[in-house]
Amino acid sequence: MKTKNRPPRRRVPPQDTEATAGERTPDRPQQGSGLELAKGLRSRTARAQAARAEGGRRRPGPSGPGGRRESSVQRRLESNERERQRMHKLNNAFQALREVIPHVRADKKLSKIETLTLAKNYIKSLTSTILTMSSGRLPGLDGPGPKLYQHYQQQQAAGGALGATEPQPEGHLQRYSTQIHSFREGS
DNA sequence: TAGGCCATCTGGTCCT
DNA sequence: AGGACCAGATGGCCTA
Repeated sequence: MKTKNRPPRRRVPPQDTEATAGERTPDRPQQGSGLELAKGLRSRTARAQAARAEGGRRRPGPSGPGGRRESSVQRRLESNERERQRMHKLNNAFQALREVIPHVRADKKLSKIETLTLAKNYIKSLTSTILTMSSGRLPGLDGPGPKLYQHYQQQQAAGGALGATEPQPEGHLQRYSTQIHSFREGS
């Protein structure tokens, strides 16, 4: 990433001059999609689509006082569209990740933070499983075991990839198992 | 109704 | 220079 060495951001109050541009905003999956919802204004994205179809939200006149120049407005709209597409790609990646993480209550969508947390612990549980199996079958010989174990030990020594206090390898499966239940059953 | 979650807009910063 | 990335702000939807 490139957040390294970046100075703190200056808080910028939101402007009232935004124009909701673009035209492809997929609806949230759990809310349905398509013209029916758009007509009923059941979701924000559907309403945004409808608003854009009707000319978009209020935007500053290009020659009015305080208004932006046409080229500046156009650049902002294009930037907004790129940002939407970028976020859609990110959300697609989240969805792909959700689909490969086993969890209970598959009828309810995992939130992003739940997805990331479960994925992290799922990976760790798989890692410790592999370590257990490979160390038993390939003691000291070639194969994935020794290298994987070395890498794992380095990660542990470094405090974990994300820097938090981590449980021991044998605890990962237990933690993962506990978490998938607490996410969906309890809290 | 409050709180969680999310989509979107926006401007600053970094990278190519 | 332009695009990608990032994070704050805003407001809507949903659920307990």
